[in-house]
Amino acid sequence: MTPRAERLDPAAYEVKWRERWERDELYRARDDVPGPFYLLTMYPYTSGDVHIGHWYASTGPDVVARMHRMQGAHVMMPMGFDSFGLPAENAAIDRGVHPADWTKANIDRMRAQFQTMGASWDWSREVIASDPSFYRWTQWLFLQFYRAGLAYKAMAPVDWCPKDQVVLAREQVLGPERRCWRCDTPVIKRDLEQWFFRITKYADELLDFSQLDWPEPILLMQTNWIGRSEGAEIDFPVAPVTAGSDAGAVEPIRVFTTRPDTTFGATFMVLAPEHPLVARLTTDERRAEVEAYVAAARRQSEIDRLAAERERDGVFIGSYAVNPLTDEPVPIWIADYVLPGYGTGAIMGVPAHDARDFDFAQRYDLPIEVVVAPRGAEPSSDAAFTAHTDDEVLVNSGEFTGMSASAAIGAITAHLAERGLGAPAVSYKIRDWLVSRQRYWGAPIPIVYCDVHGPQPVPEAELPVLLPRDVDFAATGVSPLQSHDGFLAATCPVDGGPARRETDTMDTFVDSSWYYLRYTSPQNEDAAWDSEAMRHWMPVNLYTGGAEHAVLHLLYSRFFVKALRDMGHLAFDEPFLALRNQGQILGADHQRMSKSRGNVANPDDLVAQYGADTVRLFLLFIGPWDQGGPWSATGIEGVHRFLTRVWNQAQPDRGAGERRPAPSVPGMPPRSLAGEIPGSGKTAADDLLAAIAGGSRSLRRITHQTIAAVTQDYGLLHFNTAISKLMELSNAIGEAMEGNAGGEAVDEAVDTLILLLAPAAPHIAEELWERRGRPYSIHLHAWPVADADLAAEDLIELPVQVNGKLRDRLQVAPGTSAEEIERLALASERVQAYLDGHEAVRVVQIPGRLVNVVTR
RNA sequence: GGGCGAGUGGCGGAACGGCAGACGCGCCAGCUUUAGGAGCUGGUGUCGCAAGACGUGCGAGUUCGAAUCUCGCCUCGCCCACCA
Repeated sequence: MTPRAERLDPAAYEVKWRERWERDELYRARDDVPGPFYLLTMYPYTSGDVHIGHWYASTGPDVVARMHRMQGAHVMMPMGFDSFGLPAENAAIDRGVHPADWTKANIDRMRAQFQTMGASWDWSREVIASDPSFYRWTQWLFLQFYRAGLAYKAMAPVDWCPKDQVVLAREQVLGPERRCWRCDTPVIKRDLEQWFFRITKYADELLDFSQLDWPEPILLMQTNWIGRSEGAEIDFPVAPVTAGSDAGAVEPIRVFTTRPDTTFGATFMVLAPEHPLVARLTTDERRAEVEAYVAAARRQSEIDRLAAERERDGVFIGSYAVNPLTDEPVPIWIADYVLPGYGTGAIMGVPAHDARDFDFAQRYDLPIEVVVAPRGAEPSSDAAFTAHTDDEVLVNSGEFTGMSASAAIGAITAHLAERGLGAPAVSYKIRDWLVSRQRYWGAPIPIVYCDVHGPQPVPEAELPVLLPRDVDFAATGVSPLQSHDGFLAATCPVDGGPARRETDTMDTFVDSSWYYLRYTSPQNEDAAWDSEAMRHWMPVNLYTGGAEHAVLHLLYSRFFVKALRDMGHLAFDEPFLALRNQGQILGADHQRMSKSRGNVANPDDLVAQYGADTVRLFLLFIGPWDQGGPWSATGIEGVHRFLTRVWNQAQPDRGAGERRPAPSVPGMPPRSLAGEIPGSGKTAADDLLAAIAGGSRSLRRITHQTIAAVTQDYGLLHFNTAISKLMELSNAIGEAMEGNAGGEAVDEAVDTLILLLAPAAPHIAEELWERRGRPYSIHLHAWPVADADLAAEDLIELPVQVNGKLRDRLQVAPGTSAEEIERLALASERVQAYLDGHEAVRVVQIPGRLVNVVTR
């Protein structure tokens, strides 16, 4: 028996290599090396445990980073922790652990777990959001925004989670039932003074994606989120006839509409219940009912205002306005389907051409006036009719009758503008970003309140405003900062007198809006970043993460960069040039992985059993990386077998010629080759001889085809197909070795296989590279380049179809003429049999791909 | 309700106008092993002894040719959800 090769034992080398790489600073990104490539993965929240989803999200980008590095780029792949936020505080309340301690323990555990992946992170650039060395600069950024007029304080009705006792951002309230994004509790409304960032100022520029290579769905979501609508604002004068109200003294009511062409059809108006004019326009006899409705709307908004499918209801307030085009009086209603925060908080009701207005008019018997109709058709008021293309024309619209609806939009707006009753207007769904949180575990907002001078920014030299450590957490969740005398006591920067410190902290999305900037110079103590390093690395070349951040983190980060650019702090427009989303790994139950569901898959056991490389490779192999799917370790044996096979094939004594033992007794064909392969008419020995004869050439061809395919697949993040091609190369190597053929070609193939495998399975590649006597480190070795001549096939197999069905195959040399191929195809016995006497009327040829003989 | 995406063997998936099911899991048979495991070889869409026929959610269409393009329907997933 030949001595068995040393068994694959990842435990024997994985840790060794990771320590060596770390010691040699192999992945350290330097600011002075040309060819920078900034590859960023969304920094993880400090939940406490690294689960399989973290591995999935990290392994793919690491493959790309490693390939780029071998291709000559100087790659920076930094890592850090999103460590502020609610769970740390909840842990403090529930278990009496200080958030800082909880967070630090989690980071230490997670960092150690992350390091078992063997990913090429530059840990020397680690950024931790809750570390004063970081949040000092978060506070500094707040002050820049404040000075630029982009941070302001305003009274606002805010969404309040009664369970977590926190104000929620608009995008943290989910679904029609308006539930808290963290705890699923229905939220209520409360009026509070809040800090905002003026993201709306950048609404238009944020709609410009021209510099971005991002997934289309993400761009669509951001576009919808910003929600730009073009239309007009139109003033409806309040009718003086209105009795019992002080309507005579009231300014016109301004509405926003995207359909100014339908103004002739406005037969009523609706104000949001919160509209400031409601109280003044309500007549005495309607007052009781109106006030009841307003109160109900307010109360309902405190319960589940939008929970169920609701009838669209409202109340007439007694006053009338005047349609500026028809001069007809129109009744003014209030209804909660009109939102106070969008447009002007008031609409003109055009029931013939808006489904909501139609419902409302039906319910309250309001007149329905059709003013747009398909060209040549009878006007109909059966249902709301809402199109406005060139095919619709205005009817019953005075001088505009007969004009196309699309043209009338501009014409009517202009007509109203001339008379001072309207103007073109743009409206957006996006609201300013509410950044203040009434919580402890966040970056304190660096503002103090002086009785004499009002709110004042903390001088930059006094940053950071540190979170006090000695705090008591109440189960109610009220921020302990509000009762901490030492924290509250401050000095007015203007007169040096006593002041009270702001107790709100910042939304953690503020941290994540700039952490990637800090990675460029994370240890800088004099500034948020070094401008040289910033110029060198930014913008990020490739950003990867989950699609769930489509409109939160990604939009805020873009806003930050544009705002800081306009302040002169940055010299580029976009933070992330290319974005790719990995799919989500779900629990085995097809649900999102969460501790409470108990379906979190822990990779540590798999790593202990198979080694990190196998786990990495398996995650890359299970399917398209952008797709994700439910977790199952079924099949991990397959990639482990593959690595075992590579391990055995790559042992130095398995190489060329005499260095490897013959498969059996020398001079004798192996016994098992003597028999005939059933049904083939050939013996196994025939196949073997053929393999030996053509073996080295075809193995070289496969090797170079694999280089080309894997390079392309890695670049496209198609890791699953890349791995399958590596498996095919290994299978081909196995056959060549079985045939004892072509030592040099085998050596080339094995070296190539290891090089191509290195990004995906870095430890085993390094180990085998060393065992084969190649110089350390494989991860600094040049990436193989495919030789197109060697990769080219010298015989092409052409499928031959008859009427689209496969009937035969031709073997032809490249360059065989179409005439010759047609002759060969028609001469085929099988083709003739299927022609069945019919004549071939046509022969379709796709060069190099296929021949189709058509008989009808 | 609106938008986006996806439906392919027992399973994960490949092919994305041109040989459907690459690669792997699982399963079956054989070899090897004291045994277990591992390893190796072959097979494995469905029906059929075979020749062959049929097969990519359902139904139409375009095309010499459709898993792929178009239209309608069904199912699932994600996002948005009274935004005038």
